[in-house]
Amino acid sequence: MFDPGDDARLPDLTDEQRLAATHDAGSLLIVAGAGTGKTTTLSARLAHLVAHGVPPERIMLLTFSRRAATELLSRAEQWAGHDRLRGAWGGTFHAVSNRLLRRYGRSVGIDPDFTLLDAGDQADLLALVRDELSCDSTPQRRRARKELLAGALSRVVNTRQPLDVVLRQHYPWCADQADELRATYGAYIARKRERHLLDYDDLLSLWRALVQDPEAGPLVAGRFDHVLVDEYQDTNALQADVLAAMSDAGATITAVGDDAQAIYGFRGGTVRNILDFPARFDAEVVALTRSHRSTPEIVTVANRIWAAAAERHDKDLVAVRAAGARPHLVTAGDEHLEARGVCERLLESVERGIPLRRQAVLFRTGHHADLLEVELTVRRIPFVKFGGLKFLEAAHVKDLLALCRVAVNPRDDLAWFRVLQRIDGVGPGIARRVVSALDAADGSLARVVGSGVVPPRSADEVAGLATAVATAADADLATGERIDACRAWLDPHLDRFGDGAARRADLARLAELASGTPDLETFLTELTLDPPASTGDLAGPPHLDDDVLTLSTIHSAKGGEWDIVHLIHAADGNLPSDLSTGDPEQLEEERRLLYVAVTRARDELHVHVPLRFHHHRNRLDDAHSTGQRSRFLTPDVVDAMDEVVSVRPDGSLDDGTDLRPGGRSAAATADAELVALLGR
DNA sequence: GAAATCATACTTTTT
DNA sequence: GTATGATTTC
Repeated sequence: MFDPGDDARLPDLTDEQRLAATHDAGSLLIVAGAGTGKTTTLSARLAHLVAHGVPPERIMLLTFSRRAATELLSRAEQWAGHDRLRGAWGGTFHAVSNRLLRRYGRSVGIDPDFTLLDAGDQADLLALVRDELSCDSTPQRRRARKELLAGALSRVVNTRQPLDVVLRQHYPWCADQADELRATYGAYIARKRERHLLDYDDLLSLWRALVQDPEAGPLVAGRFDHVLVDEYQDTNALQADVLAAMSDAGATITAVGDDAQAIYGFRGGTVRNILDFPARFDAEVVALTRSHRSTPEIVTVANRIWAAAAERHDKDLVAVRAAGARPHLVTAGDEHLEARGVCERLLESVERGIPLRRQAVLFRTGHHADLLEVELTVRRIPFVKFGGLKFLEAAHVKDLLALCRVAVNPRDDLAWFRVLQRIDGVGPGIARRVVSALDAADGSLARVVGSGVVPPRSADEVAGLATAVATAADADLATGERIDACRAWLDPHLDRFGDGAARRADLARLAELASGTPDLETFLTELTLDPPASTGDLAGPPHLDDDVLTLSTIHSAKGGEWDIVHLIHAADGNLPSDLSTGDPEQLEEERRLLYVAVTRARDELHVHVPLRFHHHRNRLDDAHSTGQRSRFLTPDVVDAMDEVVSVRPDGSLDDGTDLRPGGRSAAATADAELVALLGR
């Protein structure tokens, strides 16, 4: 147990960490470089606070993912004592806002029974209201796609920049459509309010409205003595405003971040927040610069990558560990050879006694790992993949969720609109009319069937839908039974695009997830706020003794660390992504991505560069093109690494050391092609 | 008004 | 390599 006043028992803290953990004089900014013990310090601070009498329910911990919040709180409990953190508010900005708005939303005009829209729903609703607006005027010109509508609006909300500026900077090809966009956004906003729908951005802007409200604000914000924010460099203008309002109401703010690791600019995140924090919150600054994670050799590579940044406010990382191996820069002929090279090195490390779970392969985008996944499967190397998941975007998954939403909230016309179109003979036109008839019929589909809106040949199926929805709407049934009613109705529609078996398996897994939740309403909200982050989340209960490799996008690897890290596809065009090379600010973010990737490694770092890789940009290009290593791997960075040319572009071996004899590779490639054909 | 066909703008990272 | 929307056909 942790005695009040006995901070000496905070274990293993360095002086600088202890200073940050025990700071008691107002708001605090902890500038924590990669591997400097940020998690340790933050959880020690949590333990320190409760040990000094702050009631846990008056502490709010804001992190970037649910995983991070859970880990921080459980580590704090190890020191503070079992259950001493129970009652603390922990989670993402969005999840915490959801909780606050369900409780206090009425005071800012929000019905607490709102339905959450995910990114796909938001785009669908925007497309829907745009169609309604322009149904008489025939647009000759091609209009912006719906994801673009959503992206631009989201950027406006999160960065507080005017639409014209956002369009000019990020979507120049549709700057001339600004007026149409504005009209669409107006209708979208009105529709959201009318139907009690909230999107991700609403969670932030309504939280801000709530705490800035002269009456409700002090009451809500006054519930908290301490707000601790992790990954502050990735917060946006709106989130900083929320914290400022919380601070005005008397909360002490502790922010932790590192401007070298800001990688969420695409979501409106801005390093201005961390730079402005000391002045805005009248805060002291403690810097953690001693890297306890990585060997000096890895720290040197990281420092040299960061040294070339256009804007840098950090001191270099100082390595405190003993010397280790120099990082490797592995050049492979092409993607196949890169994948093989990674596998060979993984297995070789396992033979040296480093289990797979202490190794990771990182990449810029999800599909960069496609080939490697095939190669790993062929070689029976188990892995989980984080990030880049499209599970919730698959049509059949969205259909099932829409069906659930209709059951939960019969006034969710967006979901109705989607579900109805699964029915043979029902397209956008009929669906729209049924939806408006539903409005008049108080949400009862059964009554609409008899009203003549539904064409005769579809009447039976619509009636079946009405029955299924009625069953799923029965709150007395278990969540599993309710979702099964939806699944049963959807089942005949799963073969329309082939591969029905895989789709059924997906839906079964979803039902399994749902049955662990007390009610369907909660399940839908949780799924939106905390979507499955890894293939492991979808694979059923994990086997604890399994030794499994981690594959991850760099974004999802934030906060993680492994003994051995392989970074693949470190070629120009992949990292930096050639979608980001046009704008200097985006390019700088790509540099920070590389920095984040290399600083995940404790002992060994292998950076892989395929010289030839697929270009997905246009089909006139040769299917492959010859690439170059990432422009961020400048000569001084490479000087700090050992260059290994494992295979020449023509596939011949450079020497005998990197590929073992045995001739497995050609067979593996053939197998891999077959596996790809079969589908995983 | 729904299904089928065609053309072309866009392709990432996540709550 | 794809998916959306515009266009044509039924």
